[in-house]
Amino acid sequence: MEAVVGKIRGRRYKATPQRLAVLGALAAEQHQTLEEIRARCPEVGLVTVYRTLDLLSEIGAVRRLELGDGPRYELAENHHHHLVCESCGAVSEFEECPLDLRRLQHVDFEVASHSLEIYGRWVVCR
Amino acid sequence: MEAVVGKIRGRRYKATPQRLAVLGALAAEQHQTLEEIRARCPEVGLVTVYRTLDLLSEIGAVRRLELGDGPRYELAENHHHHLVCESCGAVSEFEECPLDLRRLQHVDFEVASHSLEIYGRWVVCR
DNA sequence: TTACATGCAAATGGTTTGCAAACAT
DNA sequence: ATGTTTGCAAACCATTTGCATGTAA
Repeated sequence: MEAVVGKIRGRRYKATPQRLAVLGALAAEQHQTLEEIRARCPEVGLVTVYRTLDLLSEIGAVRRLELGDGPRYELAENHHHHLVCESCGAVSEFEECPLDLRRLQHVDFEVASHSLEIYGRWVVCR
Repeated sequence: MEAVVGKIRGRRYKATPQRLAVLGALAAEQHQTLEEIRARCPEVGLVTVYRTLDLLSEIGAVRRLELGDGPRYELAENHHHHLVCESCGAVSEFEECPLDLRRLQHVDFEVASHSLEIYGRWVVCR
């Protein structure tokens, strides 16, 4: 949070109340939809939420996700991936990255990042 | 291709010229945008292309991808993942799935599928 | 023959833009 | 003081829907 504010100021962007409010909303929960974010800072105009999410993405503080239903956003704090239940729609994170990076060697390509989504269902959901 | 036509008929859907044309377009290249697909079967109406892609997705013959720029579509023939160059935008596939599935054990969740996208850049691109 | 499929035009809905007013520094 | 940010209304544009016509089986 404070680190993000520092990043904003470092880029000569202003840490306005609206931006802080959006940040606070993002901090409340990961992988939220735009509506969920808005509900957490209803005083911020819709357009400003969009622009703030753009700005935060641009400085690398926010990740935009595509998990099957529209876009979701989350603070890019720690590297993690998502588990999506196709039955109840719940999304959860898991930290343990099951990627075997040794198999990711491509001589001509330098890997910057990756995203992994796992779809399936909770056994209690069926 | 023929397998897909069989799947269509099996579901009591009709194998119309338009659907076959969209299928042909999809067969020409993987991970195409809607515009690329359309360009390959300009005789098919836009709405029909959309509806056909929906239908093919529903029967599991087509995968819809999100690789950073709008949606892309491809025949769901073989399991593979995508390498996206953030410099030139080129997308390529790789078959070797670098997932260590043993680390994917989640007692309460049964994995149905997964998607993995790798972002970076070709060394020749920078 | 008949239910399904197509295609046009119109509606929709999420996102972006223009612009004047408000504000941080 | 000045360039940035905000927010409304309007524009945009990809996608979806209504409906009359056409067609695969």
